[in-house]
Amino acid sequence: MITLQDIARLAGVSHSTVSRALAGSPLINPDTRQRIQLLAHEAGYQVNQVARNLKVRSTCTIGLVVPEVLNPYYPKVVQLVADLAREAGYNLQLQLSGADQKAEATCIASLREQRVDGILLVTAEHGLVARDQVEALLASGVPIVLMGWVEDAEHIDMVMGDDSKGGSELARHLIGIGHSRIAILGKTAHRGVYDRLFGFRAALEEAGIVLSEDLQIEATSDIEVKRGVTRLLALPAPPTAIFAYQDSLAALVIKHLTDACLAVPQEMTVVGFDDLDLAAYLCPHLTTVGGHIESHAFRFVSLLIERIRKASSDTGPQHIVITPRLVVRGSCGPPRKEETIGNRRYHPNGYTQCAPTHTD
Amino acid sequence: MITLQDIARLAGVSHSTVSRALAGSPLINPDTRQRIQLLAHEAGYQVNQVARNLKVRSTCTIGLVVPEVLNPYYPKVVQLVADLAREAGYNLQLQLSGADQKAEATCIASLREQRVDGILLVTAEHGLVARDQVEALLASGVPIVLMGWVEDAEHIDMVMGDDSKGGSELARHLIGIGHSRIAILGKTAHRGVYDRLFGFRAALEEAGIVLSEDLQIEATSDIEVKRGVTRLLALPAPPTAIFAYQDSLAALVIKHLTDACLAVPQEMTVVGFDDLDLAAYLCPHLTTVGGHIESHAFRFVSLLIERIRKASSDTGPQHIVITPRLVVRGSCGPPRKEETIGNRRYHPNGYTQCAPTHTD
DNA sequence: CAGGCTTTTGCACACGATTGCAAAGAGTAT
DNA sequence: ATACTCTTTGCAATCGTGTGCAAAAGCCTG
Repeated sequence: MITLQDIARLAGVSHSTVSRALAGSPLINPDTRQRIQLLAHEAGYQVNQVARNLKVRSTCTIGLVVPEVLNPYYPKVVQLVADLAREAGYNLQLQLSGADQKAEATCIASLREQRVDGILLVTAEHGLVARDQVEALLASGVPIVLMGWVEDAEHIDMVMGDDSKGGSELARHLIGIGHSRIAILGKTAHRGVYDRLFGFRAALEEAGIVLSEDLQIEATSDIEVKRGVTRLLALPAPPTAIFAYQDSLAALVIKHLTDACLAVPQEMTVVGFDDLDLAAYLCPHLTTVGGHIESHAFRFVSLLIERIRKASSDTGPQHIVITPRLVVRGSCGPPRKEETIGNRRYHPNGYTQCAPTHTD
Repeated sequence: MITLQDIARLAGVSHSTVSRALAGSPLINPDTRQRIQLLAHEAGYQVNQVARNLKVRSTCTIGLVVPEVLNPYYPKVVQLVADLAREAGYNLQLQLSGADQKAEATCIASLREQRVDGILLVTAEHGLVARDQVEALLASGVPIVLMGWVEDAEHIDMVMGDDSKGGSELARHLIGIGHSRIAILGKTAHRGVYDRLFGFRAALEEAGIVLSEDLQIEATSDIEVKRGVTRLLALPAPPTAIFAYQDSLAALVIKHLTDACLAVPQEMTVVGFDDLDLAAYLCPHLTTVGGHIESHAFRFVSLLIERIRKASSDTGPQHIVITPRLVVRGSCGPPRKEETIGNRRYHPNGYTQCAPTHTD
């Protein structure tokens, strides 16, 4: 690799002169500056950012920690963050925490070792675990912004959705069209009063609807969702609506319902949460709550960059709350007549009466 | 930020001793080593990788360039690569080239400046444009591996699918169940003899089927797909099958067909390419060609790491070809009776007879 | 106790860039 | 010719680590 020294020798000047010339410093004679720039270009010189970063004590890199990238919610965030970061002149170091508590800590530690200028942390479903790491980060003055609610983190910058509100809107919509036996399905999360489940449950209670244990399914993988759906359908009194509290799970729910020959929404209403692009691909199109991912990402990045730029700014921690909106599409309708399920079409012991459409 | 020096002062030794102690060097007295390690841990010391990288002339980072991350094909690659890289002890620097020729060059240049140990480049649809950058990279000895076929790049390491074979299998399947008026839809690509389109077309020709201009639609965005589908349906002799040569596009095709009240596969067969998870969510489940993304990613990363480890290995450039397989699911069936479209149900002037299922 | 060997530590330089400061060179007024 | 200013360049220190080599310290043997 070719260095400043090499160019200096080529040009017959000192390396400091080359450095200044390439940086466009006005201290250098315009003629020599041009000559050096040309020379460097011809020689294919590329600055060694590692050395530069060491000297200037900044890497122009932000670290992005995301649980995974298969759930289509996260790629959307990654794409937006990447675009915004690039626009602002920052590189992106991506870390996938795998929703694992231990791994999250490792990710943050690694980013810290790399001396990234700031960290964007998208919290996994279960909330932030790597608290020690985050505190250490704050103590050493590295800006960090969280996306998603985390308990007991009032002193940390945060961008979150008022999912509670979205959840209750969704519930009220379902109640409004006549549902009262509603199941919920997803991975349990404890994100306090800002959680989508919190709002959903609250709205149900408000309407005097009790949510029995039977109707609460924990599931994250394809197979778990399948089991969950099967269990729901096998109940003496199956639900008339299912709230899968992530669009990606709702997609799976619809898939398994269809495989079981239940018509959505005629025989079962399904709603999701997030308003991914996916929601519009689905058949039927999914009723969901839009999280305004774009605004989330925008505030997320701008807040961090603002913190990086003037690290001394002692405006207290910011908590930015973004209100989502209900998006009503075709996947929900009035509850079916009581006898439809179980007697006429559904066979809990196997999908035999009406073969599923896939063959693999 | 706390440095080796600081720890050295704390421990009353020189910074070299601390460096060695933390690295677990056998040169250091076990007692002092432990004492120093404890001290460093307590003080919250974290090595400055920037300085370390400069000294050891390696960053333990690989750069991953991907066009975007919204098309669900790429996140899958990103996830796999990230996991494999982490396992091998490498960090990941993600760059989104945006399928833009200029941007791709910038990405590579940036990665080079950062002195990543190697680069994984997933070529955009149109093939590699930043040839200069890649050549420069090779010249300076930085390993690079391409994913996806690129013309005139025989001297570069490459992992690709034998998409041609997959394409022809797909075509033969369609022909086998009776289709002869088949449309193709996607973004034009010129990836030579390894392209899925190449194989598809070849198989058609072999069967004596001509692919008229009308039946070739160029489309990448939702709206373009919609227009394309509309145009196909409005033809005097509409196709009986559509080959959307990316699953993500096939998803859109199905969506717009459904909105237009055409039943898949009864009235229109749709097939895709890639076998994304998405393909199984769709209704009906999508017949497609599986690209074995996992094996792609695995070979992709291992080849690069192998190159990094023994940079001197002068085994010539490797071209790894992975054969995809046909995955038959519910989205294809025999061609419909001729009069079905246009007369009975389809209304090219608006989706009025049968309202689409979404309301936004 | 001298001399040799082994273990343990420190000195000093290198990695490749940035930058304050001094110095050299050029031009000008006194 | 001197002194002074202004422009242009080079010297040298610095960022935080890693590491070859020398030196110190400890141990053993004769």
